[in-house]
Amino acid sequence: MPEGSVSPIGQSLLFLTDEQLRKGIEAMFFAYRGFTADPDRILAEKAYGRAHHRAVHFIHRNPGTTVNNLLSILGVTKQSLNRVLRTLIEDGLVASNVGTKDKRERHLYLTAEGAVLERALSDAQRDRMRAAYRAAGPAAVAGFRQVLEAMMDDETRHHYEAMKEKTE
Amino acid sequence: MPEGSVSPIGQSLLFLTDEQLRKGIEAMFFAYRGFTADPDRILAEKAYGRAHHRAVHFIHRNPGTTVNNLLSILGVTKQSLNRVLRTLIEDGLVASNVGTKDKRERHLYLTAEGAVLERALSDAQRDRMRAAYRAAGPAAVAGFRQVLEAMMDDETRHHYEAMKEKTE
DNA sequence: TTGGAATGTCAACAAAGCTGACGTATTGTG
DNA sequence: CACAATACGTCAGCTTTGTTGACATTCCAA
Repeated sequence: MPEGSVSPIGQSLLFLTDEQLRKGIEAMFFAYRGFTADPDRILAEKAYGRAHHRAVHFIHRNPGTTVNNLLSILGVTKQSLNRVLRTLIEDGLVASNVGTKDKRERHLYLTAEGAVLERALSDAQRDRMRAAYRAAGPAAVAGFRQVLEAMMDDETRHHYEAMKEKTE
Repeated sequence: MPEGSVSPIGQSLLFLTDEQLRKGIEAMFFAYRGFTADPDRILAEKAYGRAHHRAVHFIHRNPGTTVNNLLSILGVTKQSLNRVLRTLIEDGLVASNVGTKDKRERHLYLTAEGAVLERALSDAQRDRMRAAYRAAGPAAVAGFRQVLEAMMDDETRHHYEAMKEKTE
């Protein structure tokens, strides 16, 4: 394509140049560091890791979820999740109740203590998110969400949409 | 605050509710999976990991960078980076040249072979980004970038801005 | 010139992902 | 009922990628 040529639709496609895309990629990489930084500090104090945070977050969002369901949301193997879950249960942050209808299933809930940790983590993460939202404004936030949703895998988006509707 | 009340500025602050923030947090989490999925597939074939991708990406962007500089961009310890760098150098993807002015420094460059891998990885990642950008449109993309930049740590944003300007 | 700061390397360890194999309880089906 | 399938847990072992600690080399400034 000759230098300076424009697309059929005109200058509006300039946002799809490799340069623009590269900036988006780097923004995503650097922003994710900020995104996890504050919870990570809290977790480090308590000898937990990001994996614990994710488990606690999604159990909070889906009280009574089964292990299998949590697995598919998190996209990890049961062995990997089990290691994390075991410590959370041992430490009394998560309750694992045998299902009444199907006794093979375990239903997961946060204990009061677990809810305290969840709150601390999500407060920290929300504070930064709120600052970023406020700085960028409502229109930017709408765009932010649109691009992120378009970036997800189909299966992942399915999980996202399912949880999104839970409180709407 | 009584139910149904609106903020002093009016309904425009509804985008700062905990619910909205939670959705943004989950969108960020799920989108990041998509963001890394395609390069990860390529890396798995070649027995490399995400850390190799990051190193190759930023060496490509900053040819001749020192190990120390790369360290601060990536935000990891030098020992961690060194392991990754060693395999890349052994495999002939990265050249490490002793500095002429300061012989303690190593200046890093991609070899031709390294550039091939970099291209494959960034093509894969850009393809998804392009699709997301196209689906969301230019206004959304502007908002996306604004929010991400506001989310970064100050020091991180400094690195981001420095690289952003490199080709503008 | 010599001691401290800076740069980079080696060693050992931890978190958290993975595969594979297996046990157990429970459910559903031919 | 017998048996296959499902849900969950666990053991063992491996990989990637982060960490600290110790150390060699090089540079610079007192």
